[in-house]
Amino acid sequence: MNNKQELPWDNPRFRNWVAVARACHVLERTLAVKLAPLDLKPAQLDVLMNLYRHPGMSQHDLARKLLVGRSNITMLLPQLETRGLLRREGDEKDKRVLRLTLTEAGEALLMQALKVHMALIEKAMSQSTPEQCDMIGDQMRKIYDVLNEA
Amino acid sequence: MNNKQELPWDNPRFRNWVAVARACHVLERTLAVKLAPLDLKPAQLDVLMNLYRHPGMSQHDLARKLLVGRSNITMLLPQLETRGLLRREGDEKDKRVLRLTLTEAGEALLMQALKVHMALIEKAMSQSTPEQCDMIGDQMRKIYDVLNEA
DNA sequence: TGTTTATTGTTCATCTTTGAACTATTATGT
DNA sequence: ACATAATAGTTCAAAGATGAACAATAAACA
Repeated sequence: MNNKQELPWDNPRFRNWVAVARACHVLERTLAVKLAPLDLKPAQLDVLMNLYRHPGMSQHDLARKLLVGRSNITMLLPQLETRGLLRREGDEKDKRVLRLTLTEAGEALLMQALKVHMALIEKAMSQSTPEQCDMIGDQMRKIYDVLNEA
Repeated sequence: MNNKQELPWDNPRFRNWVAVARACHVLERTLAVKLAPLDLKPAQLDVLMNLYRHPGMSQHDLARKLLVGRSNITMLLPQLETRGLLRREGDEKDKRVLRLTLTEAGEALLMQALKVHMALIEKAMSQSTPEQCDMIGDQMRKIYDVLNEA
């Protein structure tokens, strides 16, 4: 009388989402290995990527983009700043915020890392047709939106 | 002359995979919040789920299933064992391995947690048609296989 | 059999991540 | 203007994850 509820594993949505999570996990781990020669970790690559696309963003905005706490950013940035990969400059109008930008070296390392990342993703997604690939992206963006507003 | 390489963000595969990773991340974070009332974390839920489906599995096998190191399992299990959610019993034939099984309490808590997990996944995947959902699952399983053998 | 190699699980040091408390600065409301 | 709220970033302690080194046991093979 207890678990005559439908077991999740019989539910396609459940089984398929588990597959998504597992694929994500293994790709992340693989990326970490492939980035090791550049002395870069996935989390650090995420920082560089976001700063490249949004130069001058604040630490707060970066934390939101990366879905992590602000303190995480505080702990993460000094490593990269010391290596000369990015700059932190105080905003003039609002003395609380620090504006982040990549240096030349930061961009250069990012480009190298992106080759690695790109190659890995190509390998992973090469089995999907462009239509399938786009559909997956669309669904995932919907999921992100649904979970973020609620 | 430097980054006239195609930028990853122009590549559909890259953009779409980023969406997958973000969706995974936000769902994991949301799950953590929703599981908090049960005093359970996603990693612990993963353990319970695997033991339910594969009773008597070893720590080594569990680690492989979860894509983590063996030491991680060693650190994870005592919390659950102390709470009476699972049992660790030495294998008779091979004195190295410990066989893991859920207790009644473990199964009961798992069922509660699965309701939470299931509801979250339903919410996330409800925007996909069954065909889309299955296609996503198929592609993700392929990705897992490709990355795990290479 | 006896020796070498593999495997299971643990320990430990290290690194990451997290959230709460704190400081400094800006916004809001009266 | 002034008191109160909110916000950006930091600090710190606690929890989690990781990999290398280790002990006990089993397998392989000479």
